[in-house]
Amino acid sequence: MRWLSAEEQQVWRGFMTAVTKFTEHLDRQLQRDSGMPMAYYEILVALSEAPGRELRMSELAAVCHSSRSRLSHAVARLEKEDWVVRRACPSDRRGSIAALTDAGFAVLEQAAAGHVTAVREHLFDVLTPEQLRSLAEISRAVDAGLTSECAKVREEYADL
Amino acid sequence: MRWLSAEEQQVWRGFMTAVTKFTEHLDRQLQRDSGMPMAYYEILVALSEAPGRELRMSELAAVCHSSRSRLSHAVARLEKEDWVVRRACPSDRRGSIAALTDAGFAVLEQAAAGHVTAVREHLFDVLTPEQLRSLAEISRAVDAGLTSECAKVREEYADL
DNA sequence: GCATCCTGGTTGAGGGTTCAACAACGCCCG
DNA sequence: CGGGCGTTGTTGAACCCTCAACCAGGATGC
Repeated sequence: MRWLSAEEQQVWRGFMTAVTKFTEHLDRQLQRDSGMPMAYYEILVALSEAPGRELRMSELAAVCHSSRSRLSHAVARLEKEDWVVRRACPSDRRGSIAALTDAGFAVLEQAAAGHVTAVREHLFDVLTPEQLRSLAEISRAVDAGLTSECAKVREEYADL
Repeated sequence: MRWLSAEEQQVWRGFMTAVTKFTEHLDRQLQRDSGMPMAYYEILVALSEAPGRELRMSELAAVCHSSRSRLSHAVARLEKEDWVVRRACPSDRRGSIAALTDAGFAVLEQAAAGHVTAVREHLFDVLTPEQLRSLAEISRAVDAGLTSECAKVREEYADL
């Protein structure tokens, strides 16, 4: 097996510390200012952008890159806050539809302000346009690598 | 307040999905193959690289970018597995020193193989040398932005 | 000496995530 | 129709993290 060279280690560790510090900062900011973690914020965003401000649980999970279980727990919590309501799906009696309430939309608008400011301040404002283009490409490449990997895993399981 | 433009949103979302998918993949790989989350793996790495394979809790927390509380819980768990032992600090009777055991070192060596392979496969192998240089710069810039931000927060608190 | 404050570390409660198990429903085919 | 099979969504237990509270020990000033 091939280990990482000294330079590779440096890149790797620098990348990981930057990413963890960045996401922790955003998470803390949202938690402090709006009382929700980033995962919940993203659920509200996804709902707010959906037609009718509502989505099937499974579609919501796909949009948020979340597991069904996680989403189920999360929506239960969001429902307690009256930011989301669940209703039955008319076309499929297994289904459940999560809908954003007006209160949920209001809290989202309020939370978005601080969140976007933080993102701008710590990402867009510290990078040059050239670096942003580069970051977009890098993200695409990493994402593509992981997606093909998932396909590989599926293949392996298919063999069993 | 300034919102994100369409291109900015695209970069932002692409970046976040790539990062979360990437870290979740690594975390799952470690959990599956070695029974520990990435945070615990990094604790073992830090100890293995320290002189005498041991560190004061506070130094360990600094190296791992971890809170003292989190580290305390984590080391308690690692101690139950006999991968780490805690002993008193001779020079400061408040202190506690975490030391890597031979069993801990062995499990680390075993875990490192799969982890490094995953990192290489999904990061270094999907990026060009040029992109890696760029990623290193971007990481530095973001990290610097967050560090100065922490300084600003400290200032604010100092004002109170 | 001792009152005060700061630092190092632990603890417990509360909340979020994961994983495996499960119930309920749709789909398909004999 | 009715028995498998895959899908949708929920649940509970176990685990990890965060936050605030706390204890014990150093450091400082009088």
